[in-house]
Amino acid sequence: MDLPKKYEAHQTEEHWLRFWETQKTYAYDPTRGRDETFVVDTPPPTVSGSLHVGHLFSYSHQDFIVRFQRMSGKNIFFPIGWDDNGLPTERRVQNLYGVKCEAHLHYDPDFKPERGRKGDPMPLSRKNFVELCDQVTAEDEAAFRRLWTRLGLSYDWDEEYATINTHCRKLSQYSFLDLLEKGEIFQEDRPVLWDVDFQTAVAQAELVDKEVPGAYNHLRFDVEDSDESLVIATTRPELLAACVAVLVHPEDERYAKYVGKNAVTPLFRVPVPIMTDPKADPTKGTGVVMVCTFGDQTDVEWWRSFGLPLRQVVGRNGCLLPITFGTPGWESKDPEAANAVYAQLSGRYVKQAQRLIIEIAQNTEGVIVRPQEPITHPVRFFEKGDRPLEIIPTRQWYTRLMDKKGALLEQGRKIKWHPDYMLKRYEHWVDGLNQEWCLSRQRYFGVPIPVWYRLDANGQVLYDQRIVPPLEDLPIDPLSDAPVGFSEDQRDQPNGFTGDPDVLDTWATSSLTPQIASKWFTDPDRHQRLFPMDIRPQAHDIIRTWAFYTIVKAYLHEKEIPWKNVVLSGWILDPDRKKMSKSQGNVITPEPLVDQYGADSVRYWAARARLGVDTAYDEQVFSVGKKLCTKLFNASKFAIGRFSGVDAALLTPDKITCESDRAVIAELRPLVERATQAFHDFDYAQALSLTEEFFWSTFCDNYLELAKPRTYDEELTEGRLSACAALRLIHRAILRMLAPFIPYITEEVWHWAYAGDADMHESIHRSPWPSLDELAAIPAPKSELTYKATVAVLDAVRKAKAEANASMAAPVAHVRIAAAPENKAAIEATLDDITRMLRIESIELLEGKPAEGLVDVETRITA
RNA sequence: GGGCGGUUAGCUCAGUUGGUUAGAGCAUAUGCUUUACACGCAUAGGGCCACAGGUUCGAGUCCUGUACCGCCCA
Repeated sequence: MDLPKKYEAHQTEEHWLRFWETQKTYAYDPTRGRDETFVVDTPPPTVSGSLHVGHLFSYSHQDFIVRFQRMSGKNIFFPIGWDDNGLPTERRVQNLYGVKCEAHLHYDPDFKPERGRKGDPMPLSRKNFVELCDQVTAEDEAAFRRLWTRLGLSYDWDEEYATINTHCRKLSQYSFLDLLEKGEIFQEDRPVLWDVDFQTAVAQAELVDKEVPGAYNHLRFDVEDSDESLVIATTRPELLAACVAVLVHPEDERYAKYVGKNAVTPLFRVPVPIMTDPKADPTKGTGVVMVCTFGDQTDVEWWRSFGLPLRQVVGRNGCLLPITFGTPGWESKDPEAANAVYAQLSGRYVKQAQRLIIEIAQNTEGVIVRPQEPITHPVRFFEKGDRPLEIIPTRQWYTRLMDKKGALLEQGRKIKWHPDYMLKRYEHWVDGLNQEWCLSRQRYFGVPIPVWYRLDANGQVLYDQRIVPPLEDLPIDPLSDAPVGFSEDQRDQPNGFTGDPDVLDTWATSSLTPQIASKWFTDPDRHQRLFPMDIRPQAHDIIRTWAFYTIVKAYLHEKEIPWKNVVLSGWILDPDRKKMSKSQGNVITPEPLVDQYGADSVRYWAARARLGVDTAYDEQVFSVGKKLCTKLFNASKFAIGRFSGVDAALLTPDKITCESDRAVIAELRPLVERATQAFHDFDYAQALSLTEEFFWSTFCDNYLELAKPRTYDEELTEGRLSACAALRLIHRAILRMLAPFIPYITEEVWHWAYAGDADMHESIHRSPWPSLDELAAIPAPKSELTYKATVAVLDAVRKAKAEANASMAAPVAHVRIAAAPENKAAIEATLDDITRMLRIESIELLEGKPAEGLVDVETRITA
């Protein structure tokens, strides 16, 4: 056999990658039953997000599990998608081309995008913008596909999808209409968390609290019709014009006498009621709090429970709205003065307005009571936003969640979480839910909300008269399609219709990946066969988003769990144990690593991490992976070379007659059992570690050396035949056990010797996982201790050689072994192999009582 | 403030239901060109298992508390 001199990862990888593609090695077989099918719900990566080694890491983990299941005989359903719609893509497109979407503009068919365009963002129609998004995501998806393929992830590419494609839009809209019909979705005009830069509503799952510097400003509020006053400490003085009430704690004696009277806001001179509420914290600031519409979530609660008026001063773009004091709703005791102050704030950004109003207050007698008190406090941000969220009343769509906490907790407990403590994170999140799921986003690149509304005779929108499309028309775009019974020229006309301008939250679609892959209502039979799915592999940071929303949808639609198991990967942290993020500049890009070390080595690195555990990035591990590949290459070349001269038909289990051969196979049995069990527990790291240890230490360092001399027998002796048969059997098993981790080199080696075996498949990746049955025909060694006792002798003699600075090939004049009777018998049976391997010229085996360990060994190197 | 996880060799990590003298890889040192592999082989040094109590014949492992790190939530 003519084998390559050195392992060339890249050539090998390209070759097998094409082989798997043309052979359809990873294709799902829809004709096989559910019980023999293993179904995986992969969270599609966000293609516009920054790609770093953490992605390679967690997506590799899925593949280890899947490859094991495939070799265990399962029909694998392993689809992959791309999550392309949503803000990250919009933002990427805006930055890449220097554009911004303005919905009122008309489509320009001649628009030519220009990458890296400088200057002010160029306004673009919605359609042009979405086209650009489609184009960019198509490019990004191609890059991801290439990387995922190179990594050897064994997806069935025929099942590929993108969350903005027709199929996904159809399903996402169907989901919306189904829940609308079930009464789980409603529309309401109410205060909502709002990002002023992206100008869209956001949901609870998208919030992050950031500690930011701020300051208490102590403002004097007069008490109406008295000489007295109250002092209020506020971090948001720019909302003073939005003040609608003043609250104190009911048991706060300091302020009891004012309750029921009015306070008068400084500068704007607006009378507001002084009331009590237990939520007013007497220890915070001065114990008097001003209620504004709206400073925070508590303001919303107070506003609602006290039926306070709405005084909205912050606009959707984060600038202060124009307001005239002295008009209804904006009564003031001194409208002229109020308007003079407000004129300076109107149209300013919140932050600017804050600085200005403090300045004005400082220059106005009797407003500021004492100097600013700087503090650090948590402020809510949109996770992708740069400015604090505001609360702004707008009309939005919601999914009802608050009445389902109990049911959602129960669903979570029906799923097995790996590691199991991750369930706590889910439960904690569900416990802490405090808002309904805001579904609508005032954005462009997303799945349109499939609803139109009638207009009245004045062209006003009749929100209670909505029109929904028939299911067979999905997907629709209400901004370009007309509802049944209307024609396009009735759009936005009196007595006509208008389309809902919003798109769905990306999670509304991403939460349907099981249903998207199973083709839910478009192919109910297939859905039945695939849903619920077996596993959902994902990283632990998206438990509260992705896992959560997916569980919500499966419950709302079918009262089901989406998957039986959730398998959580940890994170890759930078070497200082900090989270990798683009803004911190500590992100490591994956492609160069695959170039440098090869896909197998990168996968090896990923496979070393335990489930759910965060790991510091350590590039040395790639080299270790590469060394394993090289070692496997060399050992395989050698082992196969030793037995390939003998007709494979002769190398049957019954030929394995030598004690050393049987002893090593006895070691292989527990390895197979333990590695198999580990894989069933999704503990791929353990499976790898056991297999690697067996391969390197037991197989290469000890067994191969021990059996080697017999393979050089010139005649086809019983010993040589036994060694060859055992080598083939053991090597063929180990190779398969390493295949899930390092699929390229194992496939390469497989084709040197085993691809044609009748009991195997042409591809190692569809060949059966090793089992004890495979080893059943080989009798046990005479003693359970044979292997250990033999190695104890090897170690002792090697140590003696090392201490004598002698080569391992150096002959040994004399070895005298003393061992207890059972060990003596065991060693007796392998003594010939020991003698030949270590080049011992004379050897003595006695019965004795070793001082420690299994044997006493005296070694004399020279005569 | 609450919840979850972590703290084991210089570094990155294993450590099964409590059970001999706590392991691996990398790094370090010494030696070895051995009819697969120097990306190798052999040998060696290196640990108060964060800290303090407790349970037990026996604790890295179980319990309580403390400190520090990380994540999530308020």
